[in-house]
Amino acid sequence: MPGRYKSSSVTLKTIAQAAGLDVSTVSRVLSGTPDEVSRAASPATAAAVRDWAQRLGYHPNPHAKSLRTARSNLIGVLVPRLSDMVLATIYEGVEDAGARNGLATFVMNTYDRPAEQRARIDLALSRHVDGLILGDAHRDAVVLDEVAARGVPFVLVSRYASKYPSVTCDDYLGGSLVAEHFLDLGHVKVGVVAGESFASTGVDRSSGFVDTYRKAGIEVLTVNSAFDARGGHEAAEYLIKQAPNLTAIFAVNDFAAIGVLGAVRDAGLRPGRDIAVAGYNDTQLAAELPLPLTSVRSPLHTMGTRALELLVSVLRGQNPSSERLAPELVIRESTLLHVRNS
Amino acid sequence: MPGRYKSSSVTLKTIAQAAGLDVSTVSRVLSGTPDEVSRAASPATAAAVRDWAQRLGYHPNPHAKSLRTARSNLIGVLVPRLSDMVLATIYEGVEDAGARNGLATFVMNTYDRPAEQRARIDLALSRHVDGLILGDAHRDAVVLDEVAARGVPFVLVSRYASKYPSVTCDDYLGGSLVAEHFLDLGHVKVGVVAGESFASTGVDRSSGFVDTYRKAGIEVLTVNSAFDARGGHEAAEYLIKQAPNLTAIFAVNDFAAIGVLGAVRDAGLRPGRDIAVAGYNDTQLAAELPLPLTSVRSPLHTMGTRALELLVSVLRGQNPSSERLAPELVIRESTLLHVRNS
DNA sequence: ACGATTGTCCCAAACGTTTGGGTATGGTTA
DNA sequence: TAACCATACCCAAACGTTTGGGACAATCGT
Repeated sequence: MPGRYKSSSVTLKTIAQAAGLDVSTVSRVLSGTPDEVSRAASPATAAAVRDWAQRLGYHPNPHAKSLRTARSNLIGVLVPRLSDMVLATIYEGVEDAGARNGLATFVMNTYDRPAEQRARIDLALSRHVDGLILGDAHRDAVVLDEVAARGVPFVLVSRYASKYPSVTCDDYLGGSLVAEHFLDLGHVKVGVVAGESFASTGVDRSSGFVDTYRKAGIEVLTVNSAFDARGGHEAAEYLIKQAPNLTAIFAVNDFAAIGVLGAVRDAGLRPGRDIAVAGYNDTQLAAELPLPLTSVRSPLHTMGTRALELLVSVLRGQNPSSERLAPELVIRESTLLHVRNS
Repeated sequence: MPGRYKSSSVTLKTIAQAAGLDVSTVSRVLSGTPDEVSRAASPATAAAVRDWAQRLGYHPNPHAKSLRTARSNLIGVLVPRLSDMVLATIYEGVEDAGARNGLATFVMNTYDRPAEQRARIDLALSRHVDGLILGDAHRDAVVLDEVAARGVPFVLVSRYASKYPSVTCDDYLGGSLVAEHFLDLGHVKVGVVAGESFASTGVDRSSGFVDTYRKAGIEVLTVNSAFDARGGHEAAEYLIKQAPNLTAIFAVNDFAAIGVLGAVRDAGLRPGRDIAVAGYNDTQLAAELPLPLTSVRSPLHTMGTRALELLVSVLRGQNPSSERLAPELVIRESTLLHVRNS
């Protein structure tokens, strides 16, 4: 009865009966390699089968398929927080690439808490994922070592750790780009809002920055922080109290940078004018802020897609090489007003 | 061989053999109702089974279970964009509640494009989801009507449409709260950045606002926009050009509001001081902006959890009633400076 | 002391696939 | 014309569950 297909209860058997064939033949036609199908049925029969499948609206039952083949075509993704736009954008990339590769994906938050990481990994494994993409790796790779010991295929994204395959941005370079920019502008009293010490992103961005300044013979004030606006706010408050003569602050994350802007203003200083501010990731927001924010653009979406593809190659058994994508400095007013002014 | 469990190939049969029982008994003990288990095995046997399951690290194979029961315990979630923090936060709520209810969830972007919506819904159905949560409903419920016609259980979240079950924020009320606030402050020349006309959120927020002003005998300038910073920026540019004497703008979304702040500044005006600005959703960012943003707090996470729970009740066959959660106005400097100044 | 009841468990079919084997039929080859 | 070989199929088992229906004791009521 065409025109009324509820929950797609048309199976191989339905088609087999319609076409007067065996389910095995139908199966081979519908999901075999070109080679298999030619061995399984005559061209005419194959066409008929495909026609029936089309007409009946056949969709293979993924559970039956997974049960039989012991492959779920399912990938679990762990992130610190999905409501962090950075991770959400990366996940969009993962999801996109997954769809293109016939892999379903799902995300879970771990809030950067090892206990949650373990719990979520167990959950993913109980769903029989084929592999994991971890966006929440800590530098001490203890949870990762556990996963690896269990033989679960996985790749890292955004952050790297130990020598596990990863797709990251060249954060060290990104940090040094900001430092060079600041040096060009003549800033000698500068601070870094360095993010969390367990994340390679924050660490690399800040050490790229610090090292570059050090090469110029200048020491930099550094303070760790959460990766969000509040974290940036608090960190900047601290920096300004420690060194009231600061003229520039690099926050390793756009949201932290926004917090920095707030703290600067709260200190009675003019963001951008009295204290230059730069962020990282070049979020949508950066360009649209009342004070457009200088930021390092990192290819978030691409990182996601490349991570998925890297995982695919791991699943194929190829031994994978980590990838480090290039960042790009985007200069905006938040670091330009000071110069004009001095 | 304990200590070496790779991909959890311990099945009911493994346990049955270990305990010297039949798989059916083990199954009933492990996943029957208390009633069933007591009918299936003696307390001692049941304990032994559970003990073996524990010791062997048994995890039921979800594919086998789904195949057998024709229920996947899988929920598909559609959102316009996951990198929109608002939707990401709602999804976090969905995911949380899903985990609590033994339901797996996954999200997909539709970019508010009907073609994508249909494609993603098909994709979800081909994964045999038990139900859908749609965060991207359009007011003309044409895609929704199609889904309903196919008999797929679904609920809406964030936006409502037609008379489909939904969990939303009382956006009309939210808009009117802002209007009352603006009226209190004495603003008579005001504009609204109204969001997309196909989304109930934008429409309700702006009409709540407009109606309240109209009751006070004041007409309001309104312009539609995208829900992001750039959209807010462009819309505010337009408003300011149309009515240079504007003293307050309500943007139906925090990100749009940030764009508005930028546009105000670009127009050579002082945000907050020359033009008061209010947003919606009370995003993390709102409080931390250099100019803290007055915003309407909507219970995003809760909306997500309630939506999942509503879907659960739909799946149980109970006929569900939509839920409208209360918003709350959070007043900050972006609407306060003007007053002090006048 | 007999049938009825209960407690404890097992058997077997089914869900929709995939896949390693068949087995007819017809056409070539020697 | 017998042996052979493709071609075009089909059979049946298996993946790990769930679930309706037994089966076999021991216990009970009378």
